[in-house]
Amino acid sequence: MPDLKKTFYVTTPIYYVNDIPHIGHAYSTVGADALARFKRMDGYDVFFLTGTDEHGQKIAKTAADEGLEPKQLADRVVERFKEAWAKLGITYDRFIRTTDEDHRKAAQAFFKKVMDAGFIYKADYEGWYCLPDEKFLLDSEVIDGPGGTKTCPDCGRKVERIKEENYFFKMSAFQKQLEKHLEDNPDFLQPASRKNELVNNFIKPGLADVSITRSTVKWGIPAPVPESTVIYVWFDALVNYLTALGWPDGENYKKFWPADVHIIGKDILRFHTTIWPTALMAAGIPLPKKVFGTGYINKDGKKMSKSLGNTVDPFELAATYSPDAVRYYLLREIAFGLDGNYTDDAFQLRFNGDLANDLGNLVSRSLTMLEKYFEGMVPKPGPQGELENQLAAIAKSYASKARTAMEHLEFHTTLIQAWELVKRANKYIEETSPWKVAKEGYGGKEKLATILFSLMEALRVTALSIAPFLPFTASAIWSQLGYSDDIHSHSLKETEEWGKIPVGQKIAKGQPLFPRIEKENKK
RNA sequence: GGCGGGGUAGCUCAGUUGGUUAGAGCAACGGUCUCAUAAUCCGUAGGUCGGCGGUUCGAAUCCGCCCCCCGCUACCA
Repeated sequence: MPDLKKTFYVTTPIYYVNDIPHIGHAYSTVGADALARFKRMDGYDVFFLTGTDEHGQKIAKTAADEGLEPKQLADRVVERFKEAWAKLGITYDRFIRTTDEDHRKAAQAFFKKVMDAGFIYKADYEGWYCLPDEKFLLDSEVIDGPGGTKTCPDCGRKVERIKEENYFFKMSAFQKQLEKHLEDNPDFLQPASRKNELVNNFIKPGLADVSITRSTVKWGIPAPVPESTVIYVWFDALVNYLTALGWPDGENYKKFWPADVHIIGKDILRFHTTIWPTALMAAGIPLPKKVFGTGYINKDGKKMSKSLGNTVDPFELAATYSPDAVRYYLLREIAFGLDGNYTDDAFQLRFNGDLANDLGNLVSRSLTMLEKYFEGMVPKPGPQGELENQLAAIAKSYASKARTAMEHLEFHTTLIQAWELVKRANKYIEETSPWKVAKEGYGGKEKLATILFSLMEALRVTALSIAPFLPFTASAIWSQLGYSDDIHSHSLKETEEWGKIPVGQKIAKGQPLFPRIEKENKK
């Protein structure tokens, strides 16, 4: 029987193994994970792909510098990525490596398919070449030397003008088609502000054909041509999105392609909105629905760099505080798609304000009262009053608002929506003052039961709401509420079903979820 | 240089197709409660909406000029 469940395919960039995982990688990956988790909870069959890009001259050189084979270097760095993602609770379905056997086959098949379609031709590639470094340089990279010569930006030595016979992809043939696609699909490229950059700088001036083989590079996938040459890394790397689904005839390919969204960094937006769509057109494969470019994260307003020594290690932060604190900061503080900023102060403010004071303390005070007044058993509530109705209304309105925001990958907006209930619940406690009800007895035990039941409901809905973003915290709240199953197998719909927590369920208060960061502990 | 984005309270930002005294969160200040992680909750203060000029009954919102910041500018990934 065909599976009628809606599907959702989300990808991260495949990260270049020249560098170990840093906050930029964490940012796009955490975003993709939150989206994947959200869609799963909203009833979609999700395929979430991440992985590494391992070919190219740079890797070969880095490996050689360390006395390693390229694959050895990659193996080592890949472990770092896998550990990092495990720490942050990333729920990918596959971790693809461009050195994987099925990817080698897919990349070659893709190349062949485009060639058979008549969009690959042989021609001379001419450019600057640095002999000692064995690398091609762009016109914009070479530096003017004495006497009209050009020199290498890395080693400072003289570069030469050389020609190499390469295979070219006839990207120019798809200019009109690409323009039309961008026009007909305004959501294809997001954020929209980047669209003008692309159209004005690349498409309007005319798409140039791009050379897609490298005979000087050895570390890569052999091109399916008579000559000994490897596929240019981009024409190799992008295909990973297909490989992972078993293209051309895997079940997952039929099920999940075209991708719903490629989440990438803004630095590679260009490749994803020129080479990738046109190559797919050439191969006769449907285009992904959306390409979303994220921004960079700065530290104290300045670009992070190792030489400046101002990098932020998200995995260290996760170890010091909690993985969810890092996820929360990345998703809440920074509007996905814009450049963001990290400061220790902002991190602490988010942590203490939103996580400790608002959320953690709400859980703490609510569960304490339930233990105190009802021996930790969820009581049978009395009739709902106006205040309870207001609380329930906010809870019920979350799902649809969240869906809208998540369509545009507005994680920070979604989290603000989830916090509406947290804030309202804290206020509800002040308004109803359950400790007074308990002490002075007005309204009776039934009134107290209504209040505590409502609070448990607010916590239940909150746990479900934050589950895609703060998965560890959601699980913790869930089990403290007395549930023994996995919250992550529950659905978004349940946030709309007020009154669902079982009467009589025994809660189990735990340690504070987010112990406040005190000033003196501030790093 | 070309193209694009932006300059709104101390900070980070919202402000729909121009319309009543320009909003939120945080920070600051004052107060309240005691269930709670000295948390919560209530209140106060704070802005010539980059500058100048124009259109309009009326502009943060439209037009022009100027100042400042930022992004992109093709085959390194």
